Amino acid sequence: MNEKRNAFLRADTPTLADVARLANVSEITASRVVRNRQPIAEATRLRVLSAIQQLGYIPNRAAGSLASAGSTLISVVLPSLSNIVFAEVLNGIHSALSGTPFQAVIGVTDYDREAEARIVRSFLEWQPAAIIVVGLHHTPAARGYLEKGRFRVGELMDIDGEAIDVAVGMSHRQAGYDSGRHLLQRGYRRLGYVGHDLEADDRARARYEGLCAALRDSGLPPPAERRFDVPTSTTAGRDLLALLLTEHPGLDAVVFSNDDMAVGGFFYCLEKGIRPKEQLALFGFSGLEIGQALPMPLSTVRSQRFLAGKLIVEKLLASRERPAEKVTIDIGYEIVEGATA
Amino acid sequence: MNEKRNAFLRADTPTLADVARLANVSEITASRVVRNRQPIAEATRLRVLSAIQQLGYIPNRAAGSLASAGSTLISVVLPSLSNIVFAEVLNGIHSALSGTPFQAVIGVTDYDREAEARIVRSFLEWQPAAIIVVGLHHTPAARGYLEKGRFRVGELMDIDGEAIDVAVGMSHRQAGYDSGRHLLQRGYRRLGYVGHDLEADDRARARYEGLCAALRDSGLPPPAERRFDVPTSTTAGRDLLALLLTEHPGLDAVVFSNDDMAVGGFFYCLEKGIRPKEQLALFGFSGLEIGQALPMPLSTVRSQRFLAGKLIVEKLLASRERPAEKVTIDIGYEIVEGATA
DNA sequence: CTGTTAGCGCATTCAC
DNA sequence: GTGAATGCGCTAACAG
Repeated sequence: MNEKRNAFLRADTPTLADVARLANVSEITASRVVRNRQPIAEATRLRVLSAIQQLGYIPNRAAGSLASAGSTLISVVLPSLSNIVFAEVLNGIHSALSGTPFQAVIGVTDYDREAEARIVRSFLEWQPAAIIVVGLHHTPAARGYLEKGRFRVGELMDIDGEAIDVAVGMSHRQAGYDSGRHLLQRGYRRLGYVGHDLEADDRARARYEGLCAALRDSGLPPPAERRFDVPTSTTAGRDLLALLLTEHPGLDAVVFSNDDMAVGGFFYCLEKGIRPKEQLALFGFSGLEIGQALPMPLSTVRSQRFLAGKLIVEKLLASRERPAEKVTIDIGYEIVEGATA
Repeated sequence: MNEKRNAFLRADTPTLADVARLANVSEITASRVVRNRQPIAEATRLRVLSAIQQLGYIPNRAAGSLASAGSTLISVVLPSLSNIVFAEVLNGIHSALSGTPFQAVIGVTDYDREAEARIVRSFLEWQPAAIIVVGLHHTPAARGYLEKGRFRVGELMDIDGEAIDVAVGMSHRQAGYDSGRHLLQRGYRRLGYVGHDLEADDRARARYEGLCAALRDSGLPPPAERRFDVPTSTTAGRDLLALLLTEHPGLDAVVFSNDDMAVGGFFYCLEKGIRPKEQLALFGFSGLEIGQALPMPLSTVRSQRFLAGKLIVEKLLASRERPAEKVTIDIGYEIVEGATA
């Protein structure tokens, strides 16, 4: 099929040259057909297509990337895959990618900035069309890579900071503040906080700080709190609420670092016969389906993970070059009244 | 930096040639250092490393792939990212990948076999080191691609069928059967079934069939059922259980297509004051954290998603070539007694 | 509308 | 332990 090729090295897959030969055109013409590039006469297009079909030709992207100095890969760097929130983001990203020639390569940092930097660097090796990261805070090295490359950069979830290229998200500090206001307006005064590892999770920390600010602005002290350096989970929420209530029996409302944790808290209340809202208000963050499916819908903040992922991809794919102006899109959030606060 | 290069086309990123020049070695020597290939004198190694450092050299994987006819990409094709189960699989895959030079490219089929075939084909364009798919059933085209390529193939979650290269999973039919046995042994006789779209989800269908077989073997009719062509969700579980109980008030146990649905069923019981197990047994599948965190731990089947993902990657990376024998690894499952059945 | 020329950046092979 | 020659498969740029 391609006699010049080193038969020991390669599998005998047809190349563009084979297609071109069979269709009686030059390689570049075949290449244009493969990539849908104008102008091509309909007749030759069909001839090439038929040759592709006959040979079962599959383009070699490595060669294409090398020749054109770019790829159709989109690198996505996420803090975690255990947290369903990022699975939803990824889902949004995929929905925007489907039907395009672009494909997502995934990396997971486990909330470690140094790991993020390493992963970004290794993704650069593929000359991606875009890199999507979570948050606006990166190591200097990572920021350096992201700033100077010839690819688009998307920063997700957060807008409290300066974007490199495009940022899509919401203000977590403001959401935390509004959560506090929500509770204060409803008369709750003795607030508690149950959280997971805030060192690692910037956005959870920003919400916590916003909450404290709301209390401060009403002349109240920071919430009684119980945190633990564990990943977020329902079980953690349940167990930490138990601890918190033992230590601070007089609380009338508890804010959780997110809905996973809050659902755990709800289960704890069920077990102990504590009536949510009436005896103890529960407040989450995310607006997960599970929280809204509880017998009492969880009071929470609805963030838009799927939309954020989808939107950022659409923005990034709109142009290959970075636009002159950095763009920050606030997709906002919504306080969900629910039945638990 | 590299004067021969077409400055209009390329960003001015250093290449291996630049590194070699600066370190006063040939390209191939520099290449050996980059790839940690023996033999290299320690002194030259350090010189090259320092040049890499100085220039901020980042290898071009497209060029490497092209020259070596292979890549360090692992393609992962999943039915869905909305279902947390696949996020967990992906998590397992990533945990096995971390620390290796391999990276995962993700595709999502939405449970559509034709989509799976298209995605597999497009992943072939990257000459991946391995392709991981879910299940053993594919379109003839997809199976053709997978069978004949020069890459490893992993099939996840299912072992009821013939593997192409390596399969890691469990028998869903057997799990369904055992679920039925569990309920029958505990005296339940009037069984119902609440499920999501079984046309799309082979494994859920296999479990359903296993359940029917268990009933049949005990001389009982198939379960009263309520299915709906929706993706799996807590809300769906709750609403479908409501419908099922309206139509079949006399049921004493309900099997759900998975834990998401079963948790919804549990919530429904809470709302209506139905006592799980005592008045109505609830049985799920997966062993999700949320089910075990309920005030009454859900009776279910624990499958090992994380482990499956991790294990299949380890098996696939063990050798670049497909072994002579196809391998099927049964990672089994565990009936979780729980408190709801 | 189509083809020619000339690499893209790296790894293989084999010689030294 | 190191290097020279060669080509992987494809596409940009222009000419025709």
